[in-house]
Amino acid sequence: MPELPEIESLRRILARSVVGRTIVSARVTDRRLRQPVTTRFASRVSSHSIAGVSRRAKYLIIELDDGKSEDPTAIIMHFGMSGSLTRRDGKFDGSGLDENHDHVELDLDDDTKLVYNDPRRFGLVLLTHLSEVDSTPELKDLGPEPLSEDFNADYLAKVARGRKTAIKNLIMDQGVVAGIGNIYASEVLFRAGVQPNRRASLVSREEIERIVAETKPLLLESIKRHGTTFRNYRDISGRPGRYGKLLMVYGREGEKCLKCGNKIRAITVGQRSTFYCAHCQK
DNA sequence: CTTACATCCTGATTGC
DNA sequence: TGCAATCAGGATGTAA
Repeated sequence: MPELPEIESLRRILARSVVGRTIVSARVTDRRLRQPVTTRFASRVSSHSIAGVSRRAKYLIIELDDGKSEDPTAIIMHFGMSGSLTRRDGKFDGSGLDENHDHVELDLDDDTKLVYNDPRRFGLVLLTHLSEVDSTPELKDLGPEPLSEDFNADYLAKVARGRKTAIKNLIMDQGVVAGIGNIYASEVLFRAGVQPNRRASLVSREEIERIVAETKPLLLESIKRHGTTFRNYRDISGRPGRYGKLLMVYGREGEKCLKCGNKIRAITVGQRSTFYCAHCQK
């Protein structure tokens, strides 16, 4: 399930490996995603070079340049929970990806291609103009980036005020803070020592401060290791991320808490599986 | 405005 | 062992 760290590490790899390359041709092999890929996709990206790669929340943005437009095209990708983007050449071994679920291919001028694959089709591949990226319906209501200064204790305390929902739901709400998904929500609350199902309005100022303070290093450490692979996430070369070994609670139901030795519990919060240690988290 | 919950999808896992 | 049922979950839409 690609969350912010997975997308950010993908972005970094792309920024140094495909910026400057030209898309010589493109193809949509299966347009069925959360919303259908536009029929004009291939013609709108072909003969454009890749000018930059950016990220907003869990969205990857590939900025194009056709050498003449003032406001060139941008490709916006979201990976749902099973999407991936891999770079393939003659030697690519598939790394567990089922090519049946390839949706979009971008042929580059070095005889490699970028392939968007998404078995469960919760993902999204959109085209827009660069100037309109932030105002697309998908991006316009996103909250602050968790790694930015805008995500701070004053802000989180303000949005938590009066909210009955569980604190975990609040930090997974993309309109509150953008990019934290189910895995990192459990992890950050473990680090902060806050039980996930606590009502947001009743989380103390100190606890809010810990949540904010723990979010940043958690995400940065995961980015450093190319993210988490739980089930089937792959990085651009088809390799699993390496943060999974460092997860303290996610997916560890019944195992010993790495801090205190008590059993990790699994509960459902907001219809999502949620893991925590009842001894370490109050 | 807020909250709760169904919905989309298919591979992996669980249960009998 | 084999097959059917269930689970996983990001974002959205609808209802209360």
